[in-house]
Amino acid sequence: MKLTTRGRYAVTAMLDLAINGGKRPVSLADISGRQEISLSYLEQLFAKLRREQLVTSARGPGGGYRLARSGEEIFVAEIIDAVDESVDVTNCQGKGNCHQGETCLTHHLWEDLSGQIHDFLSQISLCDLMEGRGQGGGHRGAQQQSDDILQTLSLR
Amino acid sequence: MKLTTRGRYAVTAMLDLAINGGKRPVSLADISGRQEISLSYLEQLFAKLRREQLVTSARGPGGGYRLARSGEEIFVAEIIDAVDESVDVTNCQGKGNCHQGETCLTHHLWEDLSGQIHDFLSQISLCDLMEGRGQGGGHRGAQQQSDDILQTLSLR
DNA sequence: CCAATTCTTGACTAAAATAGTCAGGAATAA
DNA sequence: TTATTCCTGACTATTTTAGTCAAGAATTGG
Repeated sequence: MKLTTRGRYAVTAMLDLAINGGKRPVSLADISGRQEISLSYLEQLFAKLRREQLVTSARGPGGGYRLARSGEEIFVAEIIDAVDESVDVTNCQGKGNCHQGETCLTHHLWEDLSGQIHDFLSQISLCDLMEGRGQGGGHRGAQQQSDDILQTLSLR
Repeated sequence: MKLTTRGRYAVTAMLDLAINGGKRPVSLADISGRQEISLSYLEQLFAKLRREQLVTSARGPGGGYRLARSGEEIFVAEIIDAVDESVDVTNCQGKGNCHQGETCLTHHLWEDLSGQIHDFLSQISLCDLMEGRGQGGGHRGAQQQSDDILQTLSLR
């Protein structure tokens, strides 16, 4: 799981689609104007999003893109995975030169952590981002919330 | 919050330090050998880690680096922040051209999400990574755990 | 049918970040 | 006093990111 600007652009564009997409499809030109992302770059991103079946397209005047599913069913992790082809973290794979080394240990630890972030983002949908938050962060502090997360993950 | 290979290298190196650092400091050459990261690249990373007071150094034969605090008190987010100078997400800042635009809305949503990942990583220490996990993931499924996280964050 | 619109594709390029190299110097332990 | 190790800065190669350009296919509205 990487978390780069490219993934951010993709999530931003998909959010724009979720917010502005009603009956009619939304053109990339519109998204480009609103989100200040170059049209051609959006074209590259949406080619991948379409390949992964996160959006559907319609050509011609009045055409554009639609979410392929409802916003509740599209998750942040999917979007990032679609545009960010994942690299393999371990550099010891393939070659058989890593038997119980420290190398594999630390890589494995990182992979675990990375996997947890992925799981986390796999549960947050576009709708969650749009609706699920009372401006200002709700009643409980972030510290308190983080503590709960840790307990849940049985870390610490 | 970015999550790049550079941050991974830094966390990996710090983990190596936590695992292999006892009484004696650990030299970059050792870490380089174990983790297969080039020595010079490690030097760059550790210059930053030292500036942020995450490690202390000792020169001369038998010298090397030590964690500046105990592994319980060093958190993954700190390490990543130290080596990954953060970029600002909003491209509408400075220029006064963003009044209630969709642009700011989606950027703000991404910032929130990014902040939550940061909070999450701010609570995971090096020790947590080393110790806090029964191989195989414990008794409860990842799905169940993720659901709890979401509830905690009051999303969905 | 025609023309404007919009997606679709591929090749190309510029700029930035990543990863690594090299060389010299300072501190220090043995 | 020498080998070791950190420390620093300049430099380079590679990859990724972001953007440009151009041609073409589908489709709607007039």
